[in-house]
Amino acid sequence: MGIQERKEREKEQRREEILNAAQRLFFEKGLQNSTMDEIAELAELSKGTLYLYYGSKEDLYLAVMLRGFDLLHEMIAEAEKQATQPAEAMWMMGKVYYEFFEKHRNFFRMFHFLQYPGLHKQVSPEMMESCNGQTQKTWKLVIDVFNRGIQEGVFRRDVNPVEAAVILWSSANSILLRIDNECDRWKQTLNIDLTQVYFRSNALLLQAVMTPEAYARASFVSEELPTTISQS
Amino acid sequence: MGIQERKEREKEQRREEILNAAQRLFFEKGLQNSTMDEIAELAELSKGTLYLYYGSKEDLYLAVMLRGFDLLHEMIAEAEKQATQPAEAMWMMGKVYYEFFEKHRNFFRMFHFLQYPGLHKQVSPEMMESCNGQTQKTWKLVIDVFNRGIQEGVFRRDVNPVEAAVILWSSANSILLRIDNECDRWKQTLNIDLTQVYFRSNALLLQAVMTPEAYARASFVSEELPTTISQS
DNA sequence: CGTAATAATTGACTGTTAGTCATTTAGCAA
DNA sequence: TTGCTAAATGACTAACAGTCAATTATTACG
Repeated sequence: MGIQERKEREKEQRREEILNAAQRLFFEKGLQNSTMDEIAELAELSKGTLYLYYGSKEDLYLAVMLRGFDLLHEMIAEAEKQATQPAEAMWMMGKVYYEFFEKHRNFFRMFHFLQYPGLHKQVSPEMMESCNGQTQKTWKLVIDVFNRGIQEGVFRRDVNPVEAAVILWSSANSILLRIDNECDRWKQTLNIDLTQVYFRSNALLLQAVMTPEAYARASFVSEELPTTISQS
Repeated sequence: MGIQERKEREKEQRREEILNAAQRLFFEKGLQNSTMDEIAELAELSKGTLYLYYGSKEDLYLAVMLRGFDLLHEMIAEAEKQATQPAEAMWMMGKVYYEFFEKHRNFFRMFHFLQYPGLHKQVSPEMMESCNGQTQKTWKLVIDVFNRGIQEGVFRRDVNPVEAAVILWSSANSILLRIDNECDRWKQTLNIDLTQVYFRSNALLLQAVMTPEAYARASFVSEELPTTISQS
């Protein structure tokens, strides 16, 4: 009796349709300015139905965000595979994060909602759990690269891989955020190209955690950056 | 005729009283969960009066935030005065930001609202202007220290002071944010002390922008950190 | 004083919207 | 055809930011 299964499939499909509608609206107007009524209308469903599939507007928002997070995870995993060496992998990951930021800025912006629990009014514990699971998956990827790098003598032995991952990721993240919000202001008032700052910051930190020998051999960074931080 | 002036003073005082009430509530419940009715009641005024002094709830929130920002600015300026040398000044500023974070976490949390324009629904251009003015003041302080450091040969000549300031500040900020939200999780799942990560990240970046000679002479960092990033 | 003019304050009201739930509709089995 | 279950509906409620006509307090002036 495949009826049960067909029903499951149909339900899953409906979940996706709702998500599609929500994504379109959240991208266009953000969390605050999108209403559940609008999303329902776009999904050609009634508002009540949305609540059969998602516990709250915030859960729905995070469900869309998770799509973006999956995408980023895929891109980072891909970059890691392409690289021939752990330090290069880290550098590529930084590049790929920038690429993600450029191409999928709407997703990038959604990440912050997860990061500020002060904004959560109706996030369900289950959704929170899902989000934590996803983030841990990506952290693991980065930390593993560091561990391999240490074993291969590319990263300093006295570097704690988890700490290094936190430092590199956090700083990348916060500079991207600044690019998103203040890029023009910095360009105009101080003639600073924040995108350059992003890559230089990554290069600087990468150098700091690499062994001097490995850094001397690594050409991938300097090929793309004339000097680590230059008086442009 | 001092009546005009007395009225001015009274008005200013009322502005402060409203701000006090708002601060108490925002600290306790955050932006979203505090209502203008509650703030009005606490200030022993009617809701309509609040709108005579502040254009919107968000403006009021940012006005409270600016108090915190002033406080941070004072603390940073003080740290800078205490230091005998630009690199030490930078290190002290990092320490002082942590101190601020510990003692005035409610203010720290408020800063993020300014940083995410996606959250702004009713922020007035005037308030935005005030906030930008304040932040620029603090940026100038940090950048000046860098400039002095370069002149004194403490920081690398090929370092753009503005870029260095952005990198150091951004990374500090985003690690503090992580401490605020995820400190326990990192401790429990990976046995990582994010506070250590904060100071090590600062030390790492500071070293990266210092001249080797100046770093060799600088004892203030290593005195407080056995190793920059250690396998604890 | 008393009164008119002005300024400050009020709180009832409006519009919006997240979330609910009794009712209806659709799909399936017997 | 009938009864049963699951899915979907949309009118309704509660909460709340922001408004504004009416009220009260303050000052200026004859």
